[in-house]
Amino acid sequence: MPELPEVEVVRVGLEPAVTGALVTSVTVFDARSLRRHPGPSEDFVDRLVGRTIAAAVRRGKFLWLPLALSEIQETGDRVDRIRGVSGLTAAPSPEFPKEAVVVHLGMSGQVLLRAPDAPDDALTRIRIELVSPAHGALLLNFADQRIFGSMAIDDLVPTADGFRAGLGAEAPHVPRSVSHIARDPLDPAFDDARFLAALAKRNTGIKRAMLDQSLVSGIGNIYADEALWAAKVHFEQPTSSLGRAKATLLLSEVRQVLGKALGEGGTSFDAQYVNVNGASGYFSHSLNVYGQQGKPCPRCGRPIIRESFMNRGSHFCPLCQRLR
DNA sequence: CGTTGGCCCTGATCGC
DNA sequence: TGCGATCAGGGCCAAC
Repeated sequence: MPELPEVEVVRVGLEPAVTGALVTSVTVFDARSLRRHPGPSEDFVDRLVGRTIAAAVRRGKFLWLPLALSEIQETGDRVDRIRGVSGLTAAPSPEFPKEAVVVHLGMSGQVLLRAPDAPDDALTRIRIELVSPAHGALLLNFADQRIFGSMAIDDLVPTADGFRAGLGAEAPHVPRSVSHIARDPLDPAFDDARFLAALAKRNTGIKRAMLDQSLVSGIGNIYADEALWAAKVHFEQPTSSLGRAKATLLLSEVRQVLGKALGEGGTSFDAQYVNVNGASGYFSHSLNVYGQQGKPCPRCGRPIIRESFMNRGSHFCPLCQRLR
């Protein structure tokens, strides 16, 4: 269940390897992972092979790889580009990229960088072969058990606020399919006052609001439960009755838990491969309530309760987190 | 338009 | 040993 910290670990791992890298080959093993791509597998492959990746950008749980503009689009000659190395040293285009590969990990997606001769990772749905300026030939394997994740090529459109699109972005351009996603709390352009005002206007439970990616992005079930526990708020507390002070505290705790998880999950690029996934040491050591049902609350000792909510589990302390 | 419930999807695990 | 039941939940969308 990758959330903001896990996706950011992936982005940080990808960035040095894919920036400036040329896509030499794409293999689609399971077209269901292209569910969000507006076209058949062949279209995805054709539009990607021969292109150069300009960056690795993240907003909330969405990751995207802007595709550099190149003379290929003008000449239509991709084969020469693939054969030569001129593409790796070509002067960058003064214009911003117009499209990107959008990646969402869903519930179980992983992006793995491997040596060219490495065996396929289990459950690899899409394999992208790259030649990276920094690391030479590489495989980028997209593996996904439950196929809630996806890859797609999408147009880049201007951001609503005119600021750069997310972490790792130079351009104020976001994929069309991500444009309705709010900024995340670790984004410097996240507007606290605007978020608090929007939250107060909502007429729903606080956890549902926290999980609504069009209000605030990057928070999933795990970190929602952890932040609510830290702020001593019941997950069904109506947003309208939360109060400005509690809402401010909650936002602060969200940042705290996301930042701590990110710090514990940081994995950097290795010469041969980068192996990043959601199961960092954080999960087994730092969780206070998620998956801790029956165990004592670290704050008061009362057993943690798990309740079903929105087809998910909600974990909380019945004493520390009471409805007000 | 805001809110809500339900659905998608499959490998790992468990009980019998 | 086999097999069916259960479980995990992010994002989307129809329905209210």
